[in-house]
Amino acid sequence: MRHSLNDAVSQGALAASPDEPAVGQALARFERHLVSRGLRLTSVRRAILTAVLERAGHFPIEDLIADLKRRGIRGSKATVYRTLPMLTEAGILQQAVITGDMRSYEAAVGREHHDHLVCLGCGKVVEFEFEAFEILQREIAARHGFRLEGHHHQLVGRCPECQRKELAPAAPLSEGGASRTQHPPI
Amino acid sequence: MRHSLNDAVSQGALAASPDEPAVGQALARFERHLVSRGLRLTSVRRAILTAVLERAGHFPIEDLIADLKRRGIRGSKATVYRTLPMLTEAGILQQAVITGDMRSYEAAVGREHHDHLVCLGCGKVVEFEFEAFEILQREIAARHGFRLEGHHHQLVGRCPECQRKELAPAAPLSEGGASRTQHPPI
DNA sequence: ATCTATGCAAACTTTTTGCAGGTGC
DNA sequence: GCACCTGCAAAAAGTTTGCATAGAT
Repeated sequence: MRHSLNDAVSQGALAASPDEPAVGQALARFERHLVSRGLRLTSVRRAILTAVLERAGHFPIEDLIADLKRRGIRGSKATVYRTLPMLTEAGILQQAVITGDMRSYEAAVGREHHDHLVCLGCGKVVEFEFEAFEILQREIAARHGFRLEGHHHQLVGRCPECQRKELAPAAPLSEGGASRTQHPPI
Repeated sequence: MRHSLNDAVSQGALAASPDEPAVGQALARFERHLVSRGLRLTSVRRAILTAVLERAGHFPIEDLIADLKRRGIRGSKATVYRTLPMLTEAGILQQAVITGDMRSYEAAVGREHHDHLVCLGCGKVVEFEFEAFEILQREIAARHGFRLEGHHHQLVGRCPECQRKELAPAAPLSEGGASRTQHPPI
C-alpha cells in the first residue's frame, strides 16, 4: 500500500522548523563526515547546513546565500561554494536536476525521492513523489553494473497558466495560433 | 509487448548519417518555425542543425562548437548560443538534464525518450530507454493541470569501475575503507 | 601552537550582448 | 534596399582560488 504513486505539491520554501530532528541528525552526520577527514564542524558550516535544510525544495545557490545574508548569519559566497560539495559528499545534499541554467541543490535526505514537474513556459516547478518503480530502476542500474544511489524523474510540460496564455497570446505572427512551442511529432 | 523496459546503451557520437531523412525533416521543421516568425534559415543555421543531429546523444555546447570548428564550418560561439534556443523552441532540441555544471542539449526527436544513468564517481553517462510509464506520467501531469511534453528520467549511482576503485583506493584516511561517498540512510 | 576556516578580491569559465559589416530575399 | 544574420570582442553571470586573518582544538 505504500508503493503506488503519491503526490505532494511543494514549492518555494516550505521551511522545516529549525528544531526538527532531521536537522540534528544531519548535523551529526555532517560532523562525522568532517571529522573522519580531519575537518571541523564550525559555526559557519552549521549555519549553512541549517539554512539548507530550511529550504524544503531545490534551490539555487544564490538563494541560499541570500538567506544567510538576510538573516545576518555569517557565510560568504566563497564559503557556501566550498561547503555545498562537502554536504553532497556527506550525502546530505545532492545536485538538483532541473532544466537548468544555474546549479542548484536539494536535500538528499529527510524526504522520499521527490521528482519535478517543470513548466517549459514559465519555469515553475511542482514536486511530486513517484516511488513505484524503484525495483525496475534498480534492475536497469544492475544491467549496467551500476550501484544505484538515487534517481531523478522529471516531467516537462506546460502549466495551466501557460496553456491559457498560449490560446490568447500577443502573437500576431502566423495564423495558426499557438505557434510558439507546440511540438507535433516530427 | 512493447511496453516493458527496454535498454539501449549508446554513448559518444553515434553519428547519424547526414543524409538520414530525419535531418531533412528537422530542417523543414526548423524552417517552418523560423519563417513563421520572420526569421531565416541561413546556411550557418543549417550547418548548426546538421551538426546537432550528428551528435546522437546529449552534448555540451562547447563540443558542438568544436565540431563546427573542426570541420571548417562557419558558426561562431555566439551564433551557436543564439541558435540553440531557437532549435529548442522549434522542438528539435531540448536541454539535457545531467547532474550538471555546464549546459547541454540533446535531440528532442528522432529517438524514443532516452534517459540517463550517470556515474557519480567519474561522470560517465549511459543512456537507456524506459517507456513503460508514460501513462502514469501523464496521469501525474494531469493532476497538476500540466500538458506533458516530455520527461527525463535519470538514475545516479556508481559505475563498475568506480565501485572497484572504491575498494582499493589511495585512501589513507579513516579505517572504514570506502568513506568517501557511501550514504547509509540518515 | 598549530592547523583549519573564512572573507575578500581577483581569476576563471560559461553565457550574453553591442556593434560593424555581411547576407538573404 | 531593408531587414536579418554573423563574428568579434567586450560584458555579464556564475564559480573557483590565493592569500592574509580569524577561529578551533
